[in-house]
Order: sequence, then C-alpha cells, then structure tokens
Amino acid sequence: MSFAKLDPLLHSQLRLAIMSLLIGVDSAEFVFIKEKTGATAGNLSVQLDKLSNAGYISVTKSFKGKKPLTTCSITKVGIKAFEDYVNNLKQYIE
Amino acid sequence: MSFAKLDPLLHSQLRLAIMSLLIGVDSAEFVFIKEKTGATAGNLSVQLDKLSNAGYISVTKSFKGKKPLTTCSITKVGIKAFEDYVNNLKQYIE
DNA sequence: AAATTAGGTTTATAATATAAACTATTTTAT
DNA sequence: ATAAAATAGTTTATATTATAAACCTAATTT
Repeated sequence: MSFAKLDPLLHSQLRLAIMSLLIGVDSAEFVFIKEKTGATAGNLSVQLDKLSNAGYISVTKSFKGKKPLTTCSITKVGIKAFEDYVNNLKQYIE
Repeated sequence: MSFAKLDPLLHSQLRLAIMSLLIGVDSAEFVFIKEKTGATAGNLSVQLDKLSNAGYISVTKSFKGKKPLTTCSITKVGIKAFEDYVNNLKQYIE
C-alpha cells in the first residue's frame, strides 16, 4: 500500500483550519474566521477565494448595517473533499 | 481554542510520508523509500536533506557491494516532532 | 567499447503561502 | 465640520517551497 495523494488545496494550514471551522457550523463571517484562525485579512481573503473557486465553500457578500459582510459556508463538495482528505491523511499518521 | 501551528517541515506530503515510513522501521534505504513514496530521486534527495538538517532523521552513506547505499532512520527528535505534529493535526480533523 | 542502468545530487522552475500595501467606507475625536 | 482612526476587506509583491529536469560517477550489459 502506497501513500494516497493529499488534496493540495486542503493540505495547507490555513485552508485546512478554515474548512475545519466551517465543517462544524452553518456559516461563519469573515471576521470570525480571521479571529479563530489568527490569519491576516489579506491571507484569509486569498485562501477563501481559492476554496470558493474550487467549489469547496460558498461566499456571500452583503452588509451588516452599513459595513460589508462576507459570509462563508462549506458546500457538499467541500464536505466530501474534507472527508476524503482526512481519510487519506490517516494513512500517514496512524 | 485556536489552531495549533503545524510544523512546516512535517506538513509536506513527501516529508510526512518519509517520516511515516521511518517511524515504523529501524531503518530504510533510499531506493526503498523512493519506491514506497513514489517520489523522484531528486525530490527525495532534497527532502531527506531537509529532514536530516533538522535532526529529524539520520542519514548514513555506505556501499552495498560496489554501489552507493544511503540508509535513513528516524531520530528521537524526529519521533517527538512527528508525534507533536500528529497531535496538533488532530485538532483540525477531529 | 559503446550504451544502459543504478544510485544518487545539483540546479532551475513553477507553484504556494504570506504579509505589506492599498481601497472604500464608517465611526470617533477635536 | 473635518481630520484621524478604525473596519472590512482586496490586490499585489515577495519570499519560500515543492518538484522534476538535468547532471554526475561508477558499474553493468550488449
């Protein structure tokens, strides 16, 4: 048995943290994710884009009062990808 | 609880596979690791160097008959680092 | 003896992660 | 009223990384 490939989109500390967060909630706001992960806004913005482009999360932009509000949630595709990643990863660490 | 930092030296598919292999054996030869991980020789050579420089593995060069033989084994430091990495990682995937 | 294989290493390149710099708007202080 | 600072992000530049291609040396094979 050889080592399964790890989805490079998920094998990134920050993106993995984002997905880990999102898999446990209905949705989460940009600022909340930023605080929980400790990421800089710039880095977070880039990584959310990548996850969104891959279809792993959906991102909606609206307003909270007068301030911009970015809300993220994991998609079915994202959940599947995360689960596959975790299963593959276990081969390396168990 | 926020996300623990993942040792960047271990958070790499190939290096993690190498460590995963080495933690289960006494020692392993270059060619064996190459086959098991599916890595190219060049890539493997580079990654073994990095792990060696970090003190995570020890690398000994000798000869098998007339051919060069590179033998690797995990160190105590490497075992500790691997275990820490795995513990931290679990926070993301459980 | 020329070509191929074995066992690697070095170097060049492409991809990635990351933060610095920037934008636009809003709130707060003077 | 207006200057300063905070909020909520985005874009861009840079530094690091992963990876394979090219290379090297010695030993086999044809």
